[in-house]
Amino acid sequence: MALQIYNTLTGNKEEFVPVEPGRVKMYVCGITVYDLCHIGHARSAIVFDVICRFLTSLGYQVFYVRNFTDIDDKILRRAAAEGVDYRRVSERFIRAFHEDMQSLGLLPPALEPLATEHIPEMIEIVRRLVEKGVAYKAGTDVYFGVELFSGYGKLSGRELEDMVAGARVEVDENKRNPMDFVLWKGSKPGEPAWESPWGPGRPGWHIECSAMARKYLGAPFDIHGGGKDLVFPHHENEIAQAEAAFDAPFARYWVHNGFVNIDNEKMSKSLGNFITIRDVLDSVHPESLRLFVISKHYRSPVDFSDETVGEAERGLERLYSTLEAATQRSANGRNDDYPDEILKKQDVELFEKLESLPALFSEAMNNDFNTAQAVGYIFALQRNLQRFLDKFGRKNLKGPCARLAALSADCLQKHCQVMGLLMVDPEVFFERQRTLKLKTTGMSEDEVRDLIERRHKARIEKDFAEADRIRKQLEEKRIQLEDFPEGTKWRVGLQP
RNA sequence: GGCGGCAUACCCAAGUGGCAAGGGAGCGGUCUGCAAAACCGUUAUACAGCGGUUCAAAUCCGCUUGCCGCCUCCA
Repeated sequence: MALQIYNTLTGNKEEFVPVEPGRVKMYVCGITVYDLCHIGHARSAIVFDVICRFLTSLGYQVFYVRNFTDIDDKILRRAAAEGVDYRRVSERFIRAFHEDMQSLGLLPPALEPLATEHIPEMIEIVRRLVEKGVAYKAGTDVYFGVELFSGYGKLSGRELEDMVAGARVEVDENKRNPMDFVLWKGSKPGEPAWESPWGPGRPGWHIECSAMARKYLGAPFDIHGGGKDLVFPHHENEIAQAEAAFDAPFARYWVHNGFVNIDNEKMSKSLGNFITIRDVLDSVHPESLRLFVISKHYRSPVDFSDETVGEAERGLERLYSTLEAATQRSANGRNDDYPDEILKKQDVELFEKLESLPALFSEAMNNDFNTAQAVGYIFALQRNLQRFLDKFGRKNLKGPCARLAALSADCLQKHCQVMGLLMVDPEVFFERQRTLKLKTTGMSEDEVRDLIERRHKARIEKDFAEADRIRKQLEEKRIQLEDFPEGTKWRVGLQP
């Protein structure tokens, strides 16, 4: 089955056909840089990261652009509050954003253009709109006349009359229609300003995306993405500006991700119930957060809590644990070659899961990026692989068994990596996991090691009462010991 | 007031006409000095309620109830 994408513009899943064969041009609305990012931003970034990785895995060359809106009222307000130039604010949060995205393990876009570096392009669009009579100057501002663009409302699926009837529109005497929106804002004294045919000012909110998307991706380009809340007015207005200015379709597939909720309520800066990315990553591995996000379909809302993220974390540990065991124990013979019939004989069910995963995975992902279903198939392979390993106790595998386990582990990892999971060596993962979790227990690694050593001595002396006392002492700090022939490992359990 | 979405086991969650994926948690067992992890078994005659279409519906249609989002800055 070919890739189907749900298109907000039509309200249907549609077969994806790129404008240019073999290439995908994708524009995702980035952030307005006036504060730290929260996990809603993380979800959006992860969703489009997975889309980008999957498209790449299909063989497309993906040209991914994600902008920064670095001039806006909120930035100016914050700069004023701090008594600094607005650029100090935007630069600081761009840096923070990059740190967050890197922590999340996201592929960097090909381009990250800044609004303030594209003022001439924006002025050009406004100029065209004014020339065509679709925009008008009122006072020191220039507005887009929504009634003058026949397609207005096609993305969000609403009629102008209905929106006006909603009555929650700001009163502005300059506007001819209450739904008209500003393209160019005359600057007030002390505000940053650029010269324009309408006097000194700065661009309105939506225009930068129309300008930058067109400049770097042409028209129409393939995928335009962002959070659901951008459908209206941001994306609706982008379409209106771009299509009215150039008389050409703007973007083909509009992809919008659902929100992150806290206690079943939308998380947002305005509600003040938001959790920043760095707060979460302080105690949660980025891949745990990623698995949490992709365990649900991207268009549905998702409820964030320590519990739901904890579940994802347990699942991820399982994946890594199986990967580690399979890799280590199949080292002898992983490169030997055997005919399929021989491999199949070692474990029919595992062999069949291994054989079928690629097709099932593609089918799920081709169906509007159904990562939740894809994850389900991956766990099915994981379970069969772990079961197969367990059949041999703790022994290393040899011959066709080793080969089958190695192929399964590779398959597992390969498909996970399309979604940005299992990106590091299991040992590195577990080490990081311990460090992250240990912080929440108030114990140091040396203390833990010391106690383990003392317990080890007690066990040699068959002083099991003392050994169990130490185990219990550690368990009270949520540190769980696991005895292996080669030594004792430990892990930190979830917070209650 | 307008527009849209959602309702699947204890929790999370996939499933758009043909025997209800997957994860977490629980319970019983195997393993273990004791554990943990892992594995095995087990947990929805049933998909908010009612009615309809169909040989066949969680899936399509209608109504009802409940929750959420957008219409204002927001990923």
